[in-house]
Amino acid sequence: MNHTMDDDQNLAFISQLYPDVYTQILPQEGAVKPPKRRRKKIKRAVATGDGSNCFFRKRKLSDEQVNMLEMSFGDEHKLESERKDRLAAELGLDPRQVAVWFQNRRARWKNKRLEEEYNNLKNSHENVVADKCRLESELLQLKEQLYDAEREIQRLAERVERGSSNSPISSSVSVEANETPFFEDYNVRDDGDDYNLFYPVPENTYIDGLEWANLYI
DNA sequence: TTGTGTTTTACGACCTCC
DNA sequence: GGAGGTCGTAAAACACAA
Repeated sequence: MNHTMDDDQNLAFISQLYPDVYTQILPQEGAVKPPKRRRKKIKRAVATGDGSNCFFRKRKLSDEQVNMLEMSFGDEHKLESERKDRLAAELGLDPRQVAVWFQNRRARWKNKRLEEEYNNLKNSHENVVADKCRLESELLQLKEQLYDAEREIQRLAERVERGSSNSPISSSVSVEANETPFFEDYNVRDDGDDYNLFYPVPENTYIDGLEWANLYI
């Protein structure tokens, strides 16, 4: 009844996920089906529940009748003719009314199930989209870190090259920390016989799961 | 009270199965 | 071919805001 644009979009979305189920909802291109002819409705006698009949007066079933039908539907969604007759006799209804009630109940049940399936799919789709966004931003961050690291490597390489061309360093050369421009940005510590360099690596800097500093080990 | 949207009951058309 | 299913829809019954 309340058919909106959202409904159309939802149906389009579901139809993509369940093409075989929803072929009848979205018109297939080129497949023009002639409209169904509708016959004029026939006014029938309807059992009223108190044993009498009335004509063309649609009556709601009583709560008790509905409860019994619901219980029966809970047991089994299909209605064999024996069960239909028995239920009709128990509830004082026309067997046809029982059959119609089951048809409508099955339709409601199906709609509800489809609605639940749709909501589940919608939720998982939203989760996947959120994951995708998170991973994309993580990738961007990692690319930035990689770019920075490459620039740093390049800077270091240039310094090494500059240092070696200006004053060739041999293993026997003794270096004074405050005098050599090459090491000016680094902490130089006399650790016995060797000099160790400790580059100031930014905190939480990781490349492919390795600490940035590990690249220099 | 009335207009309007939703739910329920009922039916026609069509399909499948035995 | 008949019984019983789905699907789409008409129309009564109902709920509820204005």
